[in-house]
Amino acid sequence: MTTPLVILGPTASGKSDVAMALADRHSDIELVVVDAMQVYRRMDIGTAKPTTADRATVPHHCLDLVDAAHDFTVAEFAVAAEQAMRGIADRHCRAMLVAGTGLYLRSVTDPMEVPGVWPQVRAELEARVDTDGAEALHRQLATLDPVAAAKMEPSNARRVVRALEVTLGSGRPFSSFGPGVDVYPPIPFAQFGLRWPRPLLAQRIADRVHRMIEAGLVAEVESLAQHTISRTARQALGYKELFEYLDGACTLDEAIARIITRTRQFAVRQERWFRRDPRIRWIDINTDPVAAALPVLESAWLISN
RNA sequence: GGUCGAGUAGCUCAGUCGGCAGAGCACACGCCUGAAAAGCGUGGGGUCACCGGAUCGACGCCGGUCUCGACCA
Repeated sequence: MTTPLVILGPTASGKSDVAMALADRHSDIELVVVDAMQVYRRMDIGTAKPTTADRATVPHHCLDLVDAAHDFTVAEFAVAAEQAMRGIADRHCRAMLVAGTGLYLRSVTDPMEVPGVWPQVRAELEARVDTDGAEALHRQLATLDPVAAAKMEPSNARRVVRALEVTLGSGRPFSSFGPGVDVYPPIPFAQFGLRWPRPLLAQRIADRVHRMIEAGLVAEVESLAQHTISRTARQALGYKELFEYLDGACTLDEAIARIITRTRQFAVRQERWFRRDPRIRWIDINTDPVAAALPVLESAWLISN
């Protein structure tokens, strides 16, 4: 019985470097990348996707799953990750998850009963948001599923619409689908988080964004813009802002500054998501992620084997 | 040197007739079940450039000083 390792942390925390360093020492390690944007093909530089060299050395799963025209979702990710994990087990290898997207990780570590989709119901609800406002939908939800309604802000149109979509579409209250993401039962995964002082991480983010620009991110976005890009893919950090630049809405410098700010805010949001999970062991880093994390992961690796 | 304009939150700026100091962004904190690199909520921040004056009361009015900008010389 083996316990998969999970290495998680905010963007630019050095997860990939640490994972590669560990995988270099253990030939039976295969990586499962848990990242909502690296699933898109042709979005490489901006998503900091592992290099082809790294991918040739160590198997990486759950990268390049779909075209950027596709609207990808958690449910699809859960299936893909499960498939990848099964394949790894069949090869008698061991999975190591590298995770930046908290919800996607939960779909693997804490299998969720994710309700389906009812596009026609959703379309009607979204139209009603425009006419009646999200609060009106929230009042309706409160009568149909008081538990779910109590857990969300009336102004949060996206969540209210989704809860109503599921409740009306499935005939079951939204809240009846599993306990939610705020419970943390024991799971057969050993999770390790990389934690940086915020100012240092902010500097790493700024440096990395500048390196992405130098590496040709603008050209990548430009060529991406030649084709259809899904709603989900087009909101990726670095892409959204450069689409605006290419549309003439701002200067390149303004777009770059915006990318840095939004990436920093994203990193904080990742921290806030992960730090609620009491099952994560934190590794504090000030300079070198590999030097700080490798010893911890090595011992965890031995114990779990 | 002269004229005019500007100086208010970390940044960009509102502030009506003199009556408890505002917004957006940033930042901090929280939430999150088929968009999650998305979405939503909460709130901490001020010597209103400085000195003086009139007034019950000044960010605002009067006098002066400083800084920045434009124009004139």
